Amino acid sequence: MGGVCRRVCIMDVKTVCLGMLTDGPASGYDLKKEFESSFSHFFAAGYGSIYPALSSLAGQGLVSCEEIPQDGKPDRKVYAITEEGFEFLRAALRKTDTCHKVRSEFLATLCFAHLMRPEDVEAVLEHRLQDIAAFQDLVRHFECECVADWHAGGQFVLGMGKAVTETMATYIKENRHMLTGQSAAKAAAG
Amino acid sequence: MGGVCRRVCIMDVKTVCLGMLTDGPASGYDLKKEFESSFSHFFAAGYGSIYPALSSLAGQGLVSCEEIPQDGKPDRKVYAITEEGFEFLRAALRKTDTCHKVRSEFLATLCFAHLMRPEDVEAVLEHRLQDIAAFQDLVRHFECECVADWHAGGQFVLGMGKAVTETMATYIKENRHMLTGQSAAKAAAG
DNA sequence: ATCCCCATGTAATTTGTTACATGATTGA
DNA sequence: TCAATCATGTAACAAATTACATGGGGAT
Repeated sequence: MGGVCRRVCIMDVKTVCLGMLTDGPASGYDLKKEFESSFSHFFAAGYGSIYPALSSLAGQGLVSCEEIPQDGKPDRKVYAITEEGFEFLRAALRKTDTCHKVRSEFLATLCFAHLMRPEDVEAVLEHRLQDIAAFQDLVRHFECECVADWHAGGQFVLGMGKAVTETMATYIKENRHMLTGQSAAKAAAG
Repeated sequence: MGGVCRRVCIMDVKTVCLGMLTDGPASGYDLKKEFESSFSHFFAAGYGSIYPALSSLAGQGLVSCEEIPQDGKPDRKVYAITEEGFEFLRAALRKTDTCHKVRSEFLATLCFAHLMRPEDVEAVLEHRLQDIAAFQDLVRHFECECVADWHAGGQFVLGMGKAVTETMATYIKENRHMLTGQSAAKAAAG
């Protein structure tokens, strides 16, 4: 009623960056590493999203920026969340109808396994198992190093990633025969 | 080597529509229903993507279009895959390094559970459980009605959806205490 | 009366990806 | 010598979402 219309979005790259900064000041480069590690199983973002997001947050006064000169490299810009940033984040976190979207070329491809060459079906399956194994290595690293220091939320989310990927790997191994058995893939051409 | 550079994409809305048409001719409206049912757990597409995709496929000669006049409603356009369309699809299906992306506002939000009001954390969790329950209802419907007629690929993919969502639901129920216990959510404000 | 289903499509907007641009330091 | 890490940012592009535009028929 007279307020700004925020439409949908909310938990976008900007807001996630803001949330990451609640654990302490960081640069865009630092945040990218976080997207590649602890957030990798459910939220992707590249430099092309992160840097504009931080600029925009700074423009809104939700983060402050300290430029640290360096020799040879560009100035390191370290962002810190402000009190207004905290308020904005808490407001975003009040939205409870959150979505959970999957976009899987992997599953979309396998829907048409009967049109594929058997060796390609195998390759698709193997490729996915390797991705899962890579994630599981990452998880083991966290468990040895740092997970004990995380907030409960981070631990819950990582546990979810572990559980889901483990289920996927097991399912693939136990059901691959459905796609690679003799009855499958008759129609595939060269 | 002189061929067209196809870059990344491949298993996009266009190609998935093409794949769906291998089971028989259909309209954009029909395909939308398929995106909302059997594909809903791993690939979303709205009319704004589907209709342009079909137009584009028709322009490339990968599908043919029969316009069926109707009274009151717009002409029903029924698309059918062509031989060139089959070739294109088989080529797309040779790409084995498929991705599987998750974009979860749900998990991104819970990472910051310690900044949320306890009742909002509960609401987020409940909302997700309801979405999962809705999907599981859908699965039961398929299992009673039609899944037996599907190709092995479709059955494999549906089974994966079942397994993953079941794991998520169980994980939430067994670990929600991590987020809602007394030790959690001290810093949350009104 | 009202809502949902049928049925298509365009335009504007949002959002994110990829490629480009630069370049020193460190370890294998 | 080569690759990786550190470090930032813009511009062009691709893709999808949302809102808009239209409207009859059938069920509650």
